[in-house]
Amino acid sequence: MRADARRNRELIVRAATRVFMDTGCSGSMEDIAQAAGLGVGTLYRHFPDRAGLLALITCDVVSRLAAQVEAAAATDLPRWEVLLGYVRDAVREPLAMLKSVSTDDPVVAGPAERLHAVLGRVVEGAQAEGSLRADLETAAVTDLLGLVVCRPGARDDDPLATVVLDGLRAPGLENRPDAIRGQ
Amino acid sequence: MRADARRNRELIVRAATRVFMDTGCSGSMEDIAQAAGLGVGTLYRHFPDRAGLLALITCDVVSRLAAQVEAAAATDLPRWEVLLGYVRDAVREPLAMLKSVSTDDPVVAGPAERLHAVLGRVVEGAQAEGSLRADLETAAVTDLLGLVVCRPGARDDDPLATVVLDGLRAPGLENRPDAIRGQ
Amino acid sequence: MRADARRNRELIVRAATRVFMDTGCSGSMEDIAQAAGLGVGTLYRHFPDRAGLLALITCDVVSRLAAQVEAAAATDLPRWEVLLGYVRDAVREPLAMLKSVSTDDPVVAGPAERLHAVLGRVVEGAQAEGSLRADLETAAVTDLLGLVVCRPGARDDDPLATVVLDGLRAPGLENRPDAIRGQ
Amino acid sequence: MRADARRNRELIVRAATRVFMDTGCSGSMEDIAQAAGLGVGTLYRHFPDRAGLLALITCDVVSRLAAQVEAAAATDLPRWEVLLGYVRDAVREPLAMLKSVSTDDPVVAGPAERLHAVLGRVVEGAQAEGSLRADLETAAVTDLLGLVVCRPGARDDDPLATVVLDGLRAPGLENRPDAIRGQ
DNA sequence: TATGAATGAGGATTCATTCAT
DNA sequence: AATGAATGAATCCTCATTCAT
Repeated sequence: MRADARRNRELIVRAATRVFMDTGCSGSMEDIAQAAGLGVGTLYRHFPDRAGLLALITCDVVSRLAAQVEAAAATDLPRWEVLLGYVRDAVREPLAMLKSVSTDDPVVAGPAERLHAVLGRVVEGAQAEGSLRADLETAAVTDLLGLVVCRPGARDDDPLATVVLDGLRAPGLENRPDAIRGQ
Repeated sequence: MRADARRNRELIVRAATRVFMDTGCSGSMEDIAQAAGLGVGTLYRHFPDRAGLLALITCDVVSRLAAQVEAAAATDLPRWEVLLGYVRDAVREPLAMLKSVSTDDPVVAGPAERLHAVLGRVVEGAQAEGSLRADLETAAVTDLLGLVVCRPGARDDDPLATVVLDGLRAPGLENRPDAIRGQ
Repeated sequence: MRADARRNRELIVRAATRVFMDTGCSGSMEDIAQAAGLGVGTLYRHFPDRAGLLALITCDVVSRLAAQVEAAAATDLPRWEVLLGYVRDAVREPLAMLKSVSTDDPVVAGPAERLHAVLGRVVEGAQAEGSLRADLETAAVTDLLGLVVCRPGARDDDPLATVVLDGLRAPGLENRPDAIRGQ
Repeated sequence: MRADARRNRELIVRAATRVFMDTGCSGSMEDIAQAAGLGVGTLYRHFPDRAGLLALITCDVVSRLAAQVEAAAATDLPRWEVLLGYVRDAVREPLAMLKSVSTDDPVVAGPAERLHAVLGRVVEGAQAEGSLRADLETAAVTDLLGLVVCRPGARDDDPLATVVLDGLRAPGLENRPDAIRGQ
């Protein structure tokens, strides 16, 4: 890929992310092109259609997150810390706008599955180490974290995050983010 | 207002609610008119524009909720019970589709303020009675409940609701929905 | 259907026929709307899409022709005369522009089959009465007439028509359009 | 012109012919470039625009046919045979796709005129030798032959060709492709 | 010179809104 | 007053053509 094409692709992704965030996923292709300082045709050369653009952005974000969680999961940090790290990483990403993207899209399905898999292992590990409530199914916990991080303006220390993370703690560890039961 | 006009207005609101829920707020005016068994012209006689229709539905829902909370707040039930009652009532309403409606609309602002006010009093009462964590601002709690209640498919006993409500409990009362500190 | 709607539909069909004839089937919907003195939206209310419009025009033309041939076939005219009548009728219609319309479209398939059927019977009758060459398959003759009739500017007495009709005559009757063998 | 330039030009013409035949003249420049294994830029270096490319192909085909007819006309074959030879040659060429090219284009006008001229002489010769109907104008006959050879899938022995050639025969020679009146 | 990336006008289609019946 | 036909701006997307690499 030529240097200018790569640069423009990057410009498009950035502009699209910005526009989608501002408009809640309903910005037009013309708007995005303008925000990128390019013509619409260039958009379509890089992304065959609107859905493809959304899918690519989703794929990018989700892949990045999956890689970060995998890296953290490979350390010997407490699993609870790994989960907190995921929330910290995720709230930095433009996830709110991605709720309308279906994970059926093959471009998205792979990374989504990868993230789901590693998160699932971390959740089970956290329940095993006694830092996470044991009375919730794995999928319930990951869905819950999904809701925490997929809000406009989400932060890892905002009220919802604080309360949910507290509510996920194993009994007796509430309000003690760093503690692991028995320690 | 004549009897048939009131009837048509009712038909429209019902149809619009149904259509908006089915399509995630993106149903067309034509769809709504058809669902109501009326012509588009009749729609526009009752509601000046699409935003007005959404605002009206929002107004209806929010007013109903405000009235319910006010009624519950007028009893001597524990304030925590009043909050739980609000969640139970709210998840029955089509709130998920209303996230895109801004509360700036004058039609919505009144009822929204009314709901916010009564919820604020209940939250403070709950903190005073020791059933609700005291380390959160009133607005943080109401925002939090808003998120719990404004999801597609929300229920008052689904994982998010369970965990958030648990996280909102005063320390020592977690996992005990009915208890009030000191009892 | 309301009076003005019927009138507009008629205007659209006329305008579309004219535009398609002028541009060889490549006129835009905007062009057609303008030619009809209407907005594009009105076009789309009457015809769901471009293909639908072409299909409708085809259907109209073909149905009209089928009815004319059926009427002629019901008389006791010589079958050769019925065929000549078909050519006379058909060259008056805007058939040239319809070559790109596939008869797969269900709207077109019915009338096309109807026309094909009645023409087939007339061809066989003509061969039986000895006015039409017997060494050609029915479908070959109808295809041939199709080509005669589906040209821009076709007339029933232009060189191609004259020569082809002459070539279709039974041996011995060439150059005698009115004669039937043995008479 | 350099050797590789000539080679590319040849590649383009071949690819364009193939693509236009496959798509009925509506293939895109990108498609053609791809089929030629070249970039679009190279296409435009050789041909200033789409119409120019079509004109060139037309020019090629028509020139080739003109040369073939001229060669046959230079022999002492019966003129009827020369006409049949033209039909045989022409149906092998991709003429159907060229109907949309106007002969006004200066690139096409020359060869078209050349072909028309030689065909005209052959037609007159055939009428003189008594093998071709004498009651048709020269231009009528050449137009007629044009229609015969400019169809998708035309063959020199398909029903239309058979019937038209038969219809063009002088009276008394019908159904005898090889005969010349008086022989 | 060859390449293919960029451009933007043009075309099909949708839908909120207006207006004639 | 109710209806639904008409309107046209807005949106997605294509493709002939230009231009930077």
